[in-house]
Amino acid sequence: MSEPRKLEVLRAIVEDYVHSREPVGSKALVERHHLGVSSATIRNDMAALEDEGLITAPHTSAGRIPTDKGYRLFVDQISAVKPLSQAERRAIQTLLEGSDDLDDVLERTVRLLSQLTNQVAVVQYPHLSRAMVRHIEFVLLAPRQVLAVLIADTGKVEQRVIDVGQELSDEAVAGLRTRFLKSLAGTPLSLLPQALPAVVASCEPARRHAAQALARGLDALASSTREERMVMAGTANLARSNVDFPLSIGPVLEALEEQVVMLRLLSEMAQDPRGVTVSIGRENPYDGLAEASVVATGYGPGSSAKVGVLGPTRMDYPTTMAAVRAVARYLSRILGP
Amino acid sequence: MSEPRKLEVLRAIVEDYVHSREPVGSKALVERHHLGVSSATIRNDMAALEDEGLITAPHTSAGRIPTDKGYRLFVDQISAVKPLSQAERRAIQTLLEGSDDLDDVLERTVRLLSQLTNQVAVVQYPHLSRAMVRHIEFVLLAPRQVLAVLIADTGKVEQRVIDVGQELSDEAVAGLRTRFLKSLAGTPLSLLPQALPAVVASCEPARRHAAQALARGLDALASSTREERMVMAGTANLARSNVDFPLSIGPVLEALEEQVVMLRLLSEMAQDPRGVTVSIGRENPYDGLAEASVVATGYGPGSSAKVGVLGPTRMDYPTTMAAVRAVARYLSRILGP
DNA sequence: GGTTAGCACTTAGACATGACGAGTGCTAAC
DNA sequence: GTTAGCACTCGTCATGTCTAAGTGCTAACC
Repeated sequence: MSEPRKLEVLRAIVEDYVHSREPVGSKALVERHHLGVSSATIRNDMAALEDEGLITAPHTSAGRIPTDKGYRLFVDQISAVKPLSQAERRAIQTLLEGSDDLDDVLERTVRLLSQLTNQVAVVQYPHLSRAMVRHIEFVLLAPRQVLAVLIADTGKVEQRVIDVGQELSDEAVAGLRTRFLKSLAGTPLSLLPQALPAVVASCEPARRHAAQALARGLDALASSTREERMVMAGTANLARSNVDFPLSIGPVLEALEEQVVMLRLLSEMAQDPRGVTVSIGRENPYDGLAEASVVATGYGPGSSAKVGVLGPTRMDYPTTMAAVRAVARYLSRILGP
Repeated sequence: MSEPRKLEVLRAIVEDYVHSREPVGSKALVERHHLGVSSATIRNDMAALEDEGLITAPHTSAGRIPTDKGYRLFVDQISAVKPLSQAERRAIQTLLEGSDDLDDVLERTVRLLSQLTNQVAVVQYPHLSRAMVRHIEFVLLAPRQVLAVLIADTGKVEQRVIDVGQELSDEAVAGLRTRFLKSLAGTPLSLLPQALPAVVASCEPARRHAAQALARGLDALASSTREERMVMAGTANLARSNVDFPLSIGPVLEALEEQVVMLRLLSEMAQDPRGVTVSIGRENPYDGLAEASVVATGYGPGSSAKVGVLGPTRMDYPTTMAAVRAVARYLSRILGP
């Protein structure tokens, strides 16, 4: 019983099952693939594969389907990432160009990726732990209300209305703005909490109170920027692959809506900086996703933010991985170095 | 055959069916409700109701279920909006207080409403057609790049990076800012396109080109603010009421994701400024929602923005309507007059 | 040892059958 | 206008049978 052929059989089973959604038997296998041996031999191989926990039979007289472990081996060792078609590449290029608003880019990205893969696409906002303060703006809205705007060098903008607790003139606000800006420009957002007290201390005592309020506001802005968010698209694709989620797609929808779950999952995946990572079925740390797989990779500076796809374990991994990788590359390119 | 009793029968059918999800027969009806007549009489009434197209029988020997038209009559004439429980009211109050960031308020609102009703909740961003320019800020990011920030009096902030096509100094940007701000503060966003050319014309010729670029940018910002958006939550609830969408929840998810569809639907509903409007089944202008109902109402200034709930036609209308109305009221109160 | 052919065995799924019950519509009486 | 009674219609469920698919095993083969 040759080891290489056994792997070949596993590959064939995964491909056929992904294609047909039906358990695949030994006879069908020798017909569709030219393996050069008889179905009886394949049966022996399959029995061995089953012993190793790579495939399983839903019932006695059915064909086999891959287990999570089988998919894992398939993904790790067997599948070659298929290159995208010319048309697909052009679609990516066309769709993602011509916009430099971050929200817009991410929005387009998920739509595109979900259409490309026919699954749910997810993209995480680039997290700004390494981002720096590019600009700070204070705008006097009312005598006691100041709008604080914090702009990071990634293009991300956060704003909030702050009640400063004392009446300020336009000039006072402009003065505070200059002081904050001078001290903080270029500061990494992650260091803002440490940097702020010094700025407050440097302000004239008469404005100390307002400065304090503003500092608190900026801190909150920076942390709400650190607090990660994501965009997704293609949830309707889940319904189509209804059959692939025997129980219900409910738990999956819940996981998607509880962004925290997805974000944790994404960040736990993909230590590998260049490759595409796959999390299969019960490998997922969340029960609701026990029948789902996530294909993700990093993008942007340091590949720290993630973009990915979620679908049933019975998924066309090679194609999906190719799409995710391609989209991540274009995304990185657009967002710049 | 008394007309009032017929309506009473319809009401009973709707309530029982919503409760049990099963066609309700004449006998069960007289047992559960004390109607004071025999089942045979009810049968006559039911036959009449069926003739009028208000109820229908899935098959010969089954009970009746309400049609869209039946639900419509029920909602219009028969159902009394149930008041919310004390606990529910407190939940609304607790959850919606303590935040003045618009995004955050809306986010909490949809979550709350979806939990309250066990359905999908949707809230539209207050549209700003009546909103006015409160502040304009230009920030020089690079010699040719200016970040334009447009702040409306509703608290909504939009920003974009604009390539001005010529190098500008900090002073030049400040000058432009002052000029734009002086001319435009208080201008309704909807009138911005008409107001901008005059501002550009008033600028020094040397900066005319940059002013033009900035004007185009502001126009785009204003229109992207006009372009309406929405937030939703509770899509997982759709999966639970799987049974209620015989075909698939796919089309419904698509409609929800295609925000344009939902936004059009919401804005077409609810002319009635104070009441809660309901759109039932095929009344919806979108085929994918043929088996869904939407309960919505306006909130905020002029009740122009909408908040609502989407669920199966077989929905507990009185309770849902009460929840939507209550949430809209609290929302209006929080967002101020 | 690995491969093959053949065969008994298992099982899901499709199909037919019949009993049962729920519910209706109709008629005749009140 | 209301009611009782009854024949009739269907969906559902339980039961039984048959078929096709696919396996595991054994014995022969190279």
